[in-house]
Amino acid sequence: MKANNPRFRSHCPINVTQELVGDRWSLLIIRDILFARKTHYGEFLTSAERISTNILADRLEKLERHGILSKTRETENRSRYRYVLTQKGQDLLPMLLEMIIWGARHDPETAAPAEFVEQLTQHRADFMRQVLAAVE
Amino acid sequence: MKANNPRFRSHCPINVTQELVGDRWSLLIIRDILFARKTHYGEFLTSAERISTNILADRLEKLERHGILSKTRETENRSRYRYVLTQKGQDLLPMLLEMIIWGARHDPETAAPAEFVEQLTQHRADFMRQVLAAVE
DNA sequence: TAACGGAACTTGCGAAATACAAGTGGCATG
DNA sequence: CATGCCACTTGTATTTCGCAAGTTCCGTTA
Repeated sequence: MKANNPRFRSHCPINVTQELVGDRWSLLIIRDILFARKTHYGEFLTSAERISTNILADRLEKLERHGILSKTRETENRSRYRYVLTQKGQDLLPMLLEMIIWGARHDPETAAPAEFVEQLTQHRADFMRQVLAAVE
Repeated sequence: MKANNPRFRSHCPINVTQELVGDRWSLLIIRDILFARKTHYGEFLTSAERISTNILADRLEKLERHGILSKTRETENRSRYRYVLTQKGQDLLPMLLEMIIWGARHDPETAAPAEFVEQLTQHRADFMRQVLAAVE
């Protein structure tokens, strides 16, 4: 019912982005795909923030339904699924980079290595190409 | 108790940013300050997404506690408060711009005028200066 | 100085989202 | 055909959220 007809609080682009990926978990899943090259359900469960399994299932379904990622069976092991970002999902990378920059700057205990942040601020285009090349 | 000692799920910068401003409302408040030049409690209540008053009070307190905005009494009318962004809050602008770009690109019903999006993509530095100059 | 009004919250309660623990079903391997 | 791994699903307690109504502080008007 609401699957094919999502109603947004407003069509302000900030609000739409917030509603689609602004929950507590979606961006962490996308982060794992982009920066940790995770592709399987079980891998997402092992991240430091400890997502619970029912929430993970729900978010993966939601992200797939919104065209942000796609799910395919593996050919080698047909009991396994592979989650990969669509173009729409990859387009979130610039926003994630800004989140990294802000979080690293304002969290005194940040886990982001300074050279990593420097790399993505000084050579952003190259950095993005590298990240996206790695998830193909 | 938790006021002075926030414990994050992790110190991944993406996660920290998500935990500080990734709830359903905080970024809309910051958007209103930056792009609609709102500064008063009552103005935030009138935005299209209809935040409820107890949630607004909670978010303003939280954003102030985390140093993202500051609250001052007005000198003219001392029953009124003024909410303004700190440097830390202003530093969220680049992320908001990426949210605008993504939301505008992927929402077919986006409310963002094409020329507005073009302006902030083609002349980002100037655009940011203008926005920040207006909230001083 | 007492009444009024507006701005900024606070309180109460039902509804929804989330966390945690346990259980289920499909597929490959021995 | 038993075992195990992987990807979920189910149940339930806790937390957060949304909506409506009430309260407090302060300046204004009479």
